[in-house]
Amino acid sequence: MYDLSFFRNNLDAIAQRLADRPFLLDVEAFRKLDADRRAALTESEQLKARRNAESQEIAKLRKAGADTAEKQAEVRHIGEKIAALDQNASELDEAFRQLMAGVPNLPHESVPTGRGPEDNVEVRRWGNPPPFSFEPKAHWDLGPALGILDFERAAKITGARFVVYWDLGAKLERALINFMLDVHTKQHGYKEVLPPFMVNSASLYGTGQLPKFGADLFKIEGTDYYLIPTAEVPVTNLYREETLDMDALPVSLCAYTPCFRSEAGSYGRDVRGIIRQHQFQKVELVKFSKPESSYDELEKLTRDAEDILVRLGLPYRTVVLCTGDMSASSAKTYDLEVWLPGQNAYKEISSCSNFEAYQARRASIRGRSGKKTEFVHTLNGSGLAVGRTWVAIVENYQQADGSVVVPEALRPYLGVEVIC
RNA sequence: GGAGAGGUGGCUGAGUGGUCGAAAGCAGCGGUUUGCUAAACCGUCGUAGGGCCUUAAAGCUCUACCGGGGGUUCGAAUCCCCCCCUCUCCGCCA
Repeated sequence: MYDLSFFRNNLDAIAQRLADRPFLLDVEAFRKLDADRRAALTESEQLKARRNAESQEIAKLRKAGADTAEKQAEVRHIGEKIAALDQNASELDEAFRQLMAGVPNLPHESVPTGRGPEDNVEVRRWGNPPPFSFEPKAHWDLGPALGILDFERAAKITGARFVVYWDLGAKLERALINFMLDVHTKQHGYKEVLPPFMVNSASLYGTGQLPKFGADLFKIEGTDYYLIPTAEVPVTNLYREETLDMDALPVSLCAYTPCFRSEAGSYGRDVRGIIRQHQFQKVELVKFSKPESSYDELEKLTRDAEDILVRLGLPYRTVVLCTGDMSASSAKTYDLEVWLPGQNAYKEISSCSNFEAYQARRASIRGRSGKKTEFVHTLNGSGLAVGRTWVAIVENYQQADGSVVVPEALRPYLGVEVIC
């Protein structure tokens, strides 16, 4: 969502940059709808002004004891006209609102122009893929063999794209959650929150999942509640319709939640293993920042997420997403990709974004500094996706005999040195 | 889930269907006084969207908003209906 006057005044430049996403902004349609809407509003408002004046006139006449029946009939007639005009105006306004809500964010000037993943730019790389004296296996072979991952029973009790963790597999997931939360709260200065795992539609609108991406969500039948697709939604919306103290920013929060995604339209991608599930666990980082320092905060937040991978000794690379690969709400996004020997590839494990004021404007999250009030900038990033971290550990630390060595940093949490 | 009470500006809190965008107090902001602080006094102080005027800001003006949505009326914070939320009591429950 944009500032309207900014949008109007820079329409052509905005349309040109949005074309890089690619998003086709119909400039003429916008101009026409905007003009029609304003004309309808003006007409209706002028009539309302007249009605208000006449009504007060009636009040005066009545006080003076005059008969106002005729005037009342006249004003009633005005009211009927207003109703018709308002209907038209609200239809135009709704169409305009929908048009605006569907326009993606403007990519930051530092974002490379490109069409898809192949145009993303690697900015750094850490660690080396571990050398194996044997053919490394994928986690969907290692997990079931170790008795810590169970796809069959998950399919029985729920369905496809769900999994059951057993024994040390379950404990590894829990250890990772605690480890990540501890590092972020104790080392990186985040405050922990535990939000509801369901949110209402207003929250989803605030962070941009609605109205366009409802198909990716699980909705609770007969309610306005949805299972959260990421902690970003409840945590960013904590301050929806609130005004924060600008001088107290940034506010840095971290939250563990499960995430639920219907993954509609993703059939055929990552069908094996637990890379893409309907439910997965995640530790999320969220920041509310002053506008002028939000890009510094994005760098810090990205480093905070990377630090988890470093401490776990997992090789990764950081890429900046090109215009064509970014989510609609984001102005700039870094993806962290962890090395997975089982797939012989780097795979996304975290996505760190600066939304600038795009979400804040939709969700009405302001900051006040002295007399001035303006929208804050919101950021978030996975710190990290727990399930994919689980996969990375199992695949990178696998031994020839099928056992998995536990990374040093995790041993206090897991209580064992080897999963076998 | 049942019964009752309530939801008004940053906060507290008034508000007989007509001059109420809304009293008053607090907080905030500007100023006067004061050696400084405090106090006192004066002024100012909501948000959004139109229109006029501007390069722009400012300014002037209109409309809407008193939890949300409908309705009654010439006119609704005030009356009616539905929904949401909070509090108290009861029931159920991890």
